[in-house]
Amino acid sequence: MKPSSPTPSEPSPFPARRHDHDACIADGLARAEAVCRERGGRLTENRRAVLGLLLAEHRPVGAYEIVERFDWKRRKPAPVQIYRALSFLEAAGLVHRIASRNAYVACSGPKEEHGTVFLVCRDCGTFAEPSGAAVGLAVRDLAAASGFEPHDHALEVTGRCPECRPAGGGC
Amino acid sequence: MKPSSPTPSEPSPFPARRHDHDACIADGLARAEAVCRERGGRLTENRRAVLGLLLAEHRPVGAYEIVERFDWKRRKPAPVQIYRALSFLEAAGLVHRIASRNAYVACSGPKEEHGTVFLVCRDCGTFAEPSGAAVGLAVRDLAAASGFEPHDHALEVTGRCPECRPAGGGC
DNA sequence: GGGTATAATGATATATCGTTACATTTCCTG
DNA sequence: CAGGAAATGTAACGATATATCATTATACCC
Repeated sequence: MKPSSPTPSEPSPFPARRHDHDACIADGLARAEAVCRERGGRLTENRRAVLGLLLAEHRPVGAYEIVERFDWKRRKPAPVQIYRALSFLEAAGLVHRIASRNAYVACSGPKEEHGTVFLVCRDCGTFAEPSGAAVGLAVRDLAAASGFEPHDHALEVTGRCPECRPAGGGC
Repeated sequence: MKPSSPTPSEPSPFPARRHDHDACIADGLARAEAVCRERGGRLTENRRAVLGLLLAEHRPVGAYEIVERFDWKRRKPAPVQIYRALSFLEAAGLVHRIASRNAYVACSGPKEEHGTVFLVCRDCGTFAEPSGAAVGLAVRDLAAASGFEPHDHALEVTGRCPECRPAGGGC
C-alpha cells in the first residue's frame, strides 16, 4: 500500500475524505467513558451530546453553533449549558479550545501526547492534531533558555490541508 | 561559545525588572514611525497613543482595558476606536494579538523574525517574545510531513517567568 | 429502601469582546 | 483651495462567555 508515498508509517493526521465516521464517533465516546471512569466525572447525556457533535465534525465548532444545532429534549439549550459541557470535556482532555477561532474540537488522539499542535485549514476548516514531539521539545528548549517554566501551550497553525492545496503541489 | 553561563549573549527575552522604560517606549515609537514611512500608513495621534500604552506595559492588555485607561481629548474612547488602532498596528507588525487571552501586546523585537513564540507568565502576566527559529523549523517540518501548507501560526506558552519562579529553581 | 451530601442541570440575567453602519473631519495631492 | 482618500466620531448591535440561584439527579452511607 502506498509504495512511493512520502509518509509511510503516518500517512496524515487529517481524516481521509471518507472514512468510517460512525466508528470514529463511537471510538471517541468509548474513550470518553474510559476517561470519566478514571478521573471520576460522569459522561452525562448533555456532555455526551456535545462531544458527539464535535466528534461528528473534524473541524473547530463554535459554542453558539453547537447551541443552534442542538435539540435537547426538543428545546434549544442555553449557552451556559454548552459551556459547562465544554469545560468538563476540556478538563478531561477530550476536547480542545482553539483560541484563535473561539471554537472547539474533539481531541482526535487517543494518547496522552495530545494538545501540542493544531493544524486548521483556512479553506475547508478541517482540523488535524499531529503528534508534535519535536515542536514540544523545541518549545521546552526555548523556554529553558529564557529561564521560563512552561506549563501549557497551544500552537495553532492555519494554512491549507492536503485536500485543499492546488493539485500541482508546489505553490 | 556559551562557556558556563546558560545565556551569555541573549540573557532573557523578558524585560529586566527595572530598565530604561522611557527609552524602550521611545524606541518602539521610533520604530513605528519608520514602519509607517515604509508601508505608507500614518502613525496618527490615536494609533500612537494605543501603541504607547502597550509599550508601557510588558504584558498583554485587553482592548477594553485600553478603553478604560484612555483619555482622548478628555473623553473615553469608544471600543471601535481602539480596535481600529489595534488592527492598523497589527497589520503593520507593531503589535500582536494574544488569542488565548483576548489581549494585545506591543511587538518587542525590532526584527522581522518576530511573531513566532509568545511566553506569558501566569503569575505576573509579563510577556516575552523570544526568537524561536528552532520552533519555527519544527513547525514547518511537522506541517510538511502532513502535507499541510502553513501560512501563519501563533504559539502561546503560559508558565512562570524567571522573576516569578521559586528562587530555588528546581520545581 | 431512606436520608443526605455532592454533582449536574435549568433558567435568567449580565459581563466581556468585537463589529457594522454611517456621518464627519483630517490631511494629502494637485 | 478643490477633490478625494484616509482616519475619526458616534451609536447601535452582534458574538462570546460567565454569574447567580433554584432545582433535579446521582452516589454513598446507613
